[in-house]
Amino acid sequence: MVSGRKRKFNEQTALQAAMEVFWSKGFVGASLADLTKSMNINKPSMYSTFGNKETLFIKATQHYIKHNMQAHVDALYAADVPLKIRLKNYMMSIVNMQCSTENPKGCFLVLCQSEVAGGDIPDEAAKLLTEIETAPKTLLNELFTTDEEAISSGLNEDAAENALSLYTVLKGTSAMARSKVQSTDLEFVIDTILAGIFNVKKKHFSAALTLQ
Amino acid sequence: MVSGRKRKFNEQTALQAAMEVFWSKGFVGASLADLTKSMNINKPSMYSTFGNKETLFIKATQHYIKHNMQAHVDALYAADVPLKIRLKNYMMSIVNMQCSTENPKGCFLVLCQSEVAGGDIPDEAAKLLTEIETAPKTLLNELFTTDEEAISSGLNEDAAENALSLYTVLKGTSAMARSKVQSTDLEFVIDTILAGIFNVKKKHFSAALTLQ
DNA sequence: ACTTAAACATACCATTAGGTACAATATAGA
DNA sequence: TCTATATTGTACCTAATGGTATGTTTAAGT
Repeated sequence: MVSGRKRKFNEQTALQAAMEVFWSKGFVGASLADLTKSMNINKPSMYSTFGNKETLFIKATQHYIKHNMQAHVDALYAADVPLKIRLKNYMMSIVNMQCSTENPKGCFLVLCQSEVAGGDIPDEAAKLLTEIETAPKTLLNELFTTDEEAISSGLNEDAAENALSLYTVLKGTSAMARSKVQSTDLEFVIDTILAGIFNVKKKHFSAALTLQ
Repeated sequence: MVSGRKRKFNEQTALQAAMEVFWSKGFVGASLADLTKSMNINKPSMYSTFGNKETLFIKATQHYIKHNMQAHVDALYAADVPLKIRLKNYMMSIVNMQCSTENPKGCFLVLCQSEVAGGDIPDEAAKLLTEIETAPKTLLNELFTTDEEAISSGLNEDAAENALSLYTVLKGTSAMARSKVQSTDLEFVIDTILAGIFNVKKKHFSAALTLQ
């Protein structure tokens, strides 16, 4: 081991604290004072350990994905569970996290992704946030194109569009959760979009003729 | 008329410009330098005309509602148009605005409401943003409980929940629009949630038994 | 015990934040 | 034309922003 004074704080604990600040305030809204106070360290410690605000944010984002997003995916590939139930479990797992009192309301990613368009997120961080957008789409698209039950239900026909529909609802529930809507209320929303997804025949219709 | 030097700028034009900055960057992310630059006036003019950043924001929010939200509502009460088509027209009218290149992407309100939970929005502005949340819920709930076709379709049974479902999707499309998803892609999402809404029987199901 | 290196706390830096004081300028009415 | 009043531009204020320099403290290896 290299010599030198020992670190007083745990890096993962501090990163977790930083993540929660970004989760609550976004990248722009989170100041270094907010961050270091929650992390319970001072600025030089933060800079020597995490680089700067942007690299701290990138690490916090990766931490979020690993510890707060990854687990939900398991529900999609549970054995011997009907597809619709797997989808519901997946979505409610996310919704429950969005509504939990254990962490800031809503989704870290949805909040920060909405800041990208404002132009105040540094390049590398913005790039990461943009890349992450593809993950849920790809995941659900894969499921709809390869899952036996999805194919027999015809969900593979519009796999990408169905994936986008579920992802869109999850972004909506994130916003709702931030406004303190309960997960029990949002469960109805999940049921409704799933009913729409599986209701293949009734799905397409045009309203164009009635638009003046 | 009272004497004094004449104002060089148009108040509504300046307010419109301020609104677009808040729409793009949110309340916290929009600096006075950003605002006054877009408004094409200097700070004393802004303060004497609009008060301060908070009151400017409140006026910009009211301006947004009046000029960018009000119009969509008409589609809900169009005569001789089936309910499902009216709902689709209403939602696509909003989605088209969210995706338009004429203004910042997404919804002004969704963006700023998501900042409230961060605690950096002044009281009066936060109160306004919170109050506005009830409007779409109330509007759609009213429709579902009073519209003849809604009642005969059984949508009145879960009026509030159905309203929440549509509102949630619109918050989701706002986030998607900000990430540059096209309105043609989001039209499928709207079709899907409407198919789910009108698919009353298939809507309720529980996945609780399968959750470990 | 002594050296070396890492982490610490404090104080500081330049810039930007929201907000104003003040003098110069333009206008309407007497 | 003179006066009263409103708007303008510039310069400025204090506090907070992201980020560092510096000296002190702590520990490992010799």
